[in-house]
Amino acid sequence: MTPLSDTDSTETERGGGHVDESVAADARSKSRPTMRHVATLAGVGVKTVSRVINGEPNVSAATIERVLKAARSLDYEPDLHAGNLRRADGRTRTLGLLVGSVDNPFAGAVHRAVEDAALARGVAVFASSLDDDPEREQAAVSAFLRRRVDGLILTTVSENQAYLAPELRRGTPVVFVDRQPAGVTSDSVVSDNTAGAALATRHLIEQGHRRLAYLGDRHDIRTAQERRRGFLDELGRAGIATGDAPLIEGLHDEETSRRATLALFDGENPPTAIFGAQNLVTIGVIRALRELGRQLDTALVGFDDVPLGDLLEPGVTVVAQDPHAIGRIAAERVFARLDGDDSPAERTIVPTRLLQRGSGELLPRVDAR
Amino acid sequence: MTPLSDTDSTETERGGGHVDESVAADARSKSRPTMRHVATLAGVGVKTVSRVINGEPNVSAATIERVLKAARSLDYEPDLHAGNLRRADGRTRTLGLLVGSVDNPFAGAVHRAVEDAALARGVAVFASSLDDDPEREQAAVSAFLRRRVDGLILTTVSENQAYLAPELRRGTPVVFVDRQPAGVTSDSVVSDNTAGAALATRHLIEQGHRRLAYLGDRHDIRTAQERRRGFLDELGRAGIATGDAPLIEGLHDEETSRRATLALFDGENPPTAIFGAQNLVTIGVIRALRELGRQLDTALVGFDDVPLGDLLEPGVTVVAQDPHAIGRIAAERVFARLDGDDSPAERTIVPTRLLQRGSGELLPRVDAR
DNA sequence: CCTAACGCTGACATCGTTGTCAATTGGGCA
DNA sequence: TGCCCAATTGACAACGATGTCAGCGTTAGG
Repeated sequence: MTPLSDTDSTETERGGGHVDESVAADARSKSRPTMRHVATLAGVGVKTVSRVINGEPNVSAATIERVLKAARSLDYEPDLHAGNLRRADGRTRTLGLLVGSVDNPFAGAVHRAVEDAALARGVAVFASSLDDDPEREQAAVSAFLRRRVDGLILTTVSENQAYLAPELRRGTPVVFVDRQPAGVTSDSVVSDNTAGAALATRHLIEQGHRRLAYLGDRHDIRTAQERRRGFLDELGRAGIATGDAPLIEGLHDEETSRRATLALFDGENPPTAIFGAQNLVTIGVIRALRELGRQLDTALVGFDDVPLGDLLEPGVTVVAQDPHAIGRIAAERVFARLDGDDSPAERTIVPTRLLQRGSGELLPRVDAR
Repeated sequence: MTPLSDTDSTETERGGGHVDESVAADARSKSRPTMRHVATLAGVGVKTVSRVINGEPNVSAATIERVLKAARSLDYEPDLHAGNLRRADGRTRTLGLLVGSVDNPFAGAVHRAVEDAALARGVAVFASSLDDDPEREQAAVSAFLRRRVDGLILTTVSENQAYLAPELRRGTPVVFVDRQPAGVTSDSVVSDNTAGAALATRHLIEQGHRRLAYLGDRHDIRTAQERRRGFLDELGRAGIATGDAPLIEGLHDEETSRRATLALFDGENPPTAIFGAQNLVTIGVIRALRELGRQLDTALVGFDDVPLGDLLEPGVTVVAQDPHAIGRIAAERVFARLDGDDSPAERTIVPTRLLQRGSGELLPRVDAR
C-alpha cells in the first residue's frame, strides 16, 4: 500500500531526501525492487531506467551513472518476463530440452553441447527427462510452451508428434534429436542408426560369427527399429538365416538387459556374438557375461559408447555416436531458425564410428559350429 | 490491427458466426492465441476463461465445456509468466540448478533427483554448468534471478556468496549442494568430505600402506580442502609423516590427473597407494596406472563413484557419495522453504560409503619398505 | 534572429493474465 | 407475489516492463 504512493513522482521535486530514504528502506525490506524503485531513487522516469538497463542510446553519461548506482544499491535485477510481454521480438531467451534422462551419459553430452551454444547467446536451458513415457513427453512440451521458450530440442517417444503442428505453424523452432519425428515435418539431428547397426553387425560377421543375437530397446521406438533393421539387413547380406537369430526387444535398462542375457545363455545353442543396441543394454550384457564368466568367449559390440569402455577387460567395442555434435548441431539449427532461416526442414545425420577395443574382435568359440 | 477489433466483445451478440470465423482464421495464422481469443470464440469474458483454465469454482458446466472446446480448437497454452505478473503468490514454478557440469555423472544424478522432486510439483528446472568458473557462477545466478525462479540449488566456486545476501533477504530459497557457502547463511546439502576422505585413507593404511599420495582438485575449492584435510588427518593419526606424502592439487580433469600420475611414478620412490579425491581425477589415475602396467601393483581408492567402477580390473574401490540423495534432499528443502518453513538454515550431511572392489585392497609392493 | 534538427527525457498505452468488485440471473422461502 | 441469497459472469485495474510519441532545451544553419 504505502509503496504505491511512490507513483506520484512529482514528489521527487520536493524533499528528494525523504524519498531516497523510503526507497532505501524498501531495498532492505522483503519486496523485490522494480524499475520504479530504481527510477525514484535515481530521480528519473522509468523509461530512462529501461533505456539504461537495456543499453539504449540517447541517455546522458551523468544519468546513466545515477541509474546504475541506484540499480546496484537496490540489487535490482530486471524481470525478463515482464519485459518480454511488451518487447517486440517476444523472445524469452529460453530453450526447452527434452532428453531420455538427464543422468544418461549420452543425454548429458547432448545437454552440455546445447548449453554451450545457448550460453554464448545468453539463452537459458530448461532440461527434462523423457523416460520413454509418451505422457511425460507431452507434459514436458506443454510445460515448456507455457513458459514461452523460444525453441525446443526434443527426444520423443509418443506415436507421433502431430500435436506440435500448431506450434510449428506459429514459427517456434523445433529440432528433434536422436529420434525422428512422425506426423510433422521439422529439423532433426540423428545418428545413422541403420548404417551404424549394420557396421557393428558386419564387424562381428567378419570375425567369423554366424550365431548373432540382437538385444535392443522397445520396438515402438523408431531408433530401435532402425538399429534392428540394420542388424537384420546385414545378416541377410551375409546369407545368415535371420529367423534363427535371437531378437530380444523391450529392454530399457541394465537390469532387464542383464536378465535377458542370462536367459539367452540358459537356453540351448547360445550366440557367439551379441549386438547391444543401446548403452544401458550393452552394460547389462557385460554384467551378465561377467557373471557367466563368458566375457572373453562371447563377442560383443554395443551401439553408443559406454563410460570407461576402453578400460574394461576386454575393452568394449562400440559403434560410437557423437552426442556432443548432435547437441551442438541441434542448438545451431534452433538459433538459425530464430535468426530467420526458413529453408525446408533438414535431417542431419551424424556419422557413427566403430571403436575396436577388444570385445568385438573375439573369435567364435570352436565348439560352436 | 484487425485482431484488435475483437476487443469490442459486444460484437459477439451480432453475427456470432462472423466472429468465429475470424478467430478461427487467427488460429491458423502465425499469431499465438491469448485468452481473449479463446474468450471471443467461446462467447464469454476473459475472466471466465481464466477461471476455467485455472480450475476455479463457480463456473457452470456448460460454460466450462464451451471454453475448453474453444481453447482446444485454438491450441491455446496459457502464458505462465503473464499470469505470474499478476498472480498473488508470484510463483513461476521454476527452479534454477547449477552443477559442476551437466555431463558429469555426479551432476547428472543430482539433476535427475531434483527433476523428479520438481516434476511432482509441476516445477520446471533450469540447469547450468559451473565449470568451476566464478564468473559463470554469478552469470548463471543472475540469469536465473532475471527469470524469477522460485528457488536456487547451487554448486558454487567463487570465494564467497555474499552477493546472494539481498536475494536471501527477500526470501528466495537457496540450497547449496556439494559445496558449502561462504559469506552467507543458507541451507546446504553436502557429503561428509573429511570423514569420507579419512575413511578412504584409513582403509589404505590398514592394508599396510605407508607411502600414500593425494591427488585432488583445486585447493581453493572448499570441498577439495576438506578431503585433503581428511587425508592428512588420517595420516597423522597413523603416525605417518605428512611432510613426505606427495600432495598434488589443481587437477580438474582426466588428462591433468593422468599426467600428474605419470609424473609421480617418474620420480623416485613412488607411492604404493593413491587417493583420488574426485571422480575425474580417479579416472585419470586409473588410465595412468594402466599405461604403466601398475594397476595391480598400486592401491587406489577414489572419492565419488566412477561409472562401471565395479567392472574394471581390478574393481575400483571408492568412497561413494549419494548424489541422488543430495539432489532429492536439496529439492525437498527448497520446497519446504517455499511452503513456509522458516527454521534456521540447516546443513545436511549425507554419509559416504566405502565400496571395496579390489583396487583399494591391494597390498604394498614388497620392494617398497 | 528565426527555424530546424538533434539529444535527452518522461507520460502513457500496452503486453497477457489475475484480483476485485459489482451486476445479473434464478431459485427458494415467507 | 415479493424478497433474499447464492451462483455465475464480466468490466476494470494492476502486475513490471517496453514502444510510441510529444515536449523540452541546445545548437547549427540560413
